[in-house]
Amino acid sequence: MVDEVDGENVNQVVDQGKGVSDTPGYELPLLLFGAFRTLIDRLHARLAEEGHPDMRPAHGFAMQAVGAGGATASEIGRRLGVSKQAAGKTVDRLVALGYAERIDDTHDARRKLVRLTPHGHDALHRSAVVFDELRAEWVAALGGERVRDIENGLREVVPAETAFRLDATSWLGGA
Amino acid sequence: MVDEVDGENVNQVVDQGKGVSDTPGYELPLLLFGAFRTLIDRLHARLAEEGHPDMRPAHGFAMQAVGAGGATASEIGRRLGVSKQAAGKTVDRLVALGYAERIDDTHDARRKLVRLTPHGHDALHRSAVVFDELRAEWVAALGGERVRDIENGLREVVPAETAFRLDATSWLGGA
DNA sequence: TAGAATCGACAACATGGTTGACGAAGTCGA
DNA sequence: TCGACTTCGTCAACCATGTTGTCGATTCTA
Repeated sequence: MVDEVDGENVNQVVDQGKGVSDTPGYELPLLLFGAFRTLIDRLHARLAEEGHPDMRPAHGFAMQAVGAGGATASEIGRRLGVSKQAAGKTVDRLVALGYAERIDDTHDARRKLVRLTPHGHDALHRSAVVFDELRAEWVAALGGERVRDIENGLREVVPAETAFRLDATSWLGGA
Repeated sequence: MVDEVDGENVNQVVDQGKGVSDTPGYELPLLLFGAFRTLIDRLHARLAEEGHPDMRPAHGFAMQAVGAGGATASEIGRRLGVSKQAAGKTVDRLVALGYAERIDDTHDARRKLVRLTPHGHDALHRSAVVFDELRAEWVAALGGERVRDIENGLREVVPAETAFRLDATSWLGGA
């Protein structure tokens, strides 16, 4: 419980030789993004080997938004934090790639249910397996405790609703 | 040095109640991205308050690629990991926003040096300050030691040349 | 039953990428 | 010195993803 007394807190940057000075703040986002990016790159390298060469990060997020039970384009848009029009276009691409299909809703003629195809389910399942394997590599490199420390630290610092928001792709490019 | 003997290594997932089982691997990328995203969102909220309302994450990366001494569009493209044409378009936008300017090279008539304007330097300087402040907030929340542990852990797990690559923006959307 | 809300689609546009091609300019070897 | 590369910036066409606004069809609801 005693962890605020290690003599080098908040902004007591001493600036006497780099050994004492804190890590510059800009490294944190670069390390976080680099780690994220490495995981995603390796995931897609693996997926490409296993029958999903055309899958992109955006597709994974979109398929997660479709979910096991399917969803409408509007609902997918809400989950991804984009407009229903943008979601509709993304679904177009998923359909073109064979990851999803549209089915008329018999109860509501306005709606079209988007469902994952077996190919889509396969991609999602393989992704989960690969992510577990990648985490196991981290554990092999850092030890289980340090990986858990990283996860727990990040959980404390990122708002829960932010961590699991699916609108990952949209946000970098645009507004 | 003894950190591989804590009884729960690599894939000894026991699957007897979730307390013992490891965190699912897919959480790691979500936490990393959530943390990155939170930092970047907060940076740009601050920058918007301080005279840079139109600055986007992509602009920050591009300006970093321009650097203090300036660079040509081709060089910027190399640093960002995109084509020189894409870099040229990005520079167009930086120029339009007043963050950069193009200057003819007197020694090589093919080249046009891209340099940051004072407005651009201001944005970069403010970004560095804000990132330091955001890191200080993490230190206040987690303690200096845990933040350093996260940074060091990530450094071990992400290849050094990946962490500081500047082609962050390009990568999510496209191939 | 009339008005409001929702659904999917279309159109027009911005942004940020890609390739391919091109002329102008610099480099270098025979 | 001259010809063959190479490099630089730019243009054009295209793709992928977003945005707003509009629309007809349908469903919900007061």
